[in-house]
Amino acid sequence: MNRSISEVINDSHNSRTESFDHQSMTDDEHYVQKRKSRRIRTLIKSSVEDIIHDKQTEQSHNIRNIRRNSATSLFDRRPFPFGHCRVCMDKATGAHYGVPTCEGCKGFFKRSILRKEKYRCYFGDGCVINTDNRNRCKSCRFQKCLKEGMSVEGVRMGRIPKLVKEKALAEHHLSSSSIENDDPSSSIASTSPSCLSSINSNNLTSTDMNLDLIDEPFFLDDFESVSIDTPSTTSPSCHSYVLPENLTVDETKTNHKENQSIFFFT
Amino acid sequence: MNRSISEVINDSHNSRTESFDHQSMTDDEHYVQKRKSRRIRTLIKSSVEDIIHDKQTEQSHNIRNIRRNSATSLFDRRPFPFGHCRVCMDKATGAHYGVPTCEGCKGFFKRSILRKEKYRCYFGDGCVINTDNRNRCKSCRFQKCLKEGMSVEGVRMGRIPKLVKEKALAEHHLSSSSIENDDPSSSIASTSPSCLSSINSNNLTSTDMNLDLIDEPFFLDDFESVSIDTPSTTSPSCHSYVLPENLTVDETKTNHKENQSIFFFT
DNA sequence: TCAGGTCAAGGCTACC
DNA sequence: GGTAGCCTTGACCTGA
Ligand SMILES: [Zn+2]
Ligand SMILES: [Zn+2]
Ligand SMILES: [Zn+2]
Ligand SMILES: [Zn+2]
Repeated sequence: MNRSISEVINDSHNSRTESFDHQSMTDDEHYVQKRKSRRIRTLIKSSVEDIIHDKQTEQSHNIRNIRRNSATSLFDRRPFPFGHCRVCMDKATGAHYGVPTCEGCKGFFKRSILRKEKYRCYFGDGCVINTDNRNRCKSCRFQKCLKEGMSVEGVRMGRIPKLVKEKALAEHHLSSSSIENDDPSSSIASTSPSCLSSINSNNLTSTDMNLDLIDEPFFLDDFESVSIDTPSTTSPSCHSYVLPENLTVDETKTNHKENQSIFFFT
Repeated sequence: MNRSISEVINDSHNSRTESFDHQSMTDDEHYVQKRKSRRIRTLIKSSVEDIIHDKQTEQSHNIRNIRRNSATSLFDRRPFPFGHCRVCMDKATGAHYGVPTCEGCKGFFKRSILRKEKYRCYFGDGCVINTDNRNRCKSCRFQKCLKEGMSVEGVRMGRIPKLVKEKALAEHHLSSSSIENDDPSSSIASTSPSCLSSINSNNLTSTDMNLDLIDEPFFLDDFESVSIDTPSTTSPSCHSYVLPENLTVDETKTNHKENQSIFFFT
């Protein structure tokens, strides 16, 4: 009983570790493997990293397909159909603050907003942001975030109902069937200039469509096609936000939720 | 509640009942464990601070809750049909797993069951769960869920659980018996989802329930007792109470939820 | 109406 | 202290 405090605490087990005692070995191995590969990713750069990651993604995808009907694992995640980060061209993990971005740009934008950071570019405000140099100039990275339409007000206005989404998708395919989505080789300027308010009021997230249908990256560049097609367009407060008078740091989440409620007014 | 840190640590030491094998622990497992242990340390530290803070602001919380009820009655004619969440006193959105709960507790219970999580309280199993601190101690939150009667086997309408759930339940019965054999000091086992089977011995999972046989909700009386008990608050106009800064967010959040409920039920 | 699924926000924490 | 990957949470959606 002469153990130090740190020893005692280290001996105590967390819930996650305990839960693995009762899970299958495949899950455990999968978890360990993910941990391992994360460390590898930290050490090794560029192409090797991509190869490992792709293999892993493919593997988890296969596993998910195998036991889609039997064991629903919350850890198995299919690759996100969001293409590349609009800011740094890294792999996008979802629509964060209204824009498909990677985890890094998501966190960077969040930190910048919460702390109201004022950055300054030391290279003439013309830095081109990519995955490797995105941490070199915070000012230009944040500017890129804003330019791409990231906004705390554009957060998750609610998912598009299925009917609306299908309609929008149909229109999307009709109007612009030849749009190349998320081509990394395409220049930044080729991205359609996105109206901030339009994005905000018509945030479209990729809900779970039929898994078999998701083969291609799906993200609508033109949100306008989805925009006002909501069946109950008569309600006046549906399309206008109530912007907060004082956007303080602590009220960010609250403001977002208020906006969210507006969208669901039907 | 007001226990010293040393007491907490002693508890975590004495109640150690995990079957985790330290001898055969690989490097990766040790890595995972160490990582989580540090997280627990942070959790304990922050939680102790928060508990102290909660004590100081308990009165303000009460005032806030009272005002919430009165404001609800102002905006919404009908009282919310489900009252408050039996677990965390948040707004209940329906009868989930047999008990009127909020969306958060519903999801938490679902995840706990599906993933067979085993939680542990680091504060002596006496945490009082409310809306603000419900994420602080998963063990006590899950205990509260069980105590209030949440059960996958007591689902209303006798909805047939999927193959996954049946399998999970079957494994549960097996694992629970084996756990009791392995480790008699089962303070953790009492927290585990396996004690679901002890709550409701009527196993409905393996048989197809005829929907026509279950016409009346068996918990309707409880709902009404909860929904109507909105206290006749004396002061509907108590806008001038002093709250800490961080509680301003909650107050706004509350108002938002009231508005949302209007949309929900109109 | 409710169980189950979805997924962005935020939390946590390693790595630097 | 910043970055970013992983995980949990809970508001929301959908089918039954
Ligand atoms: Zn990025
Ligand atoms: Zn720059
Ligand atoms: Zn609750
Ligand atoms: Zn507790």
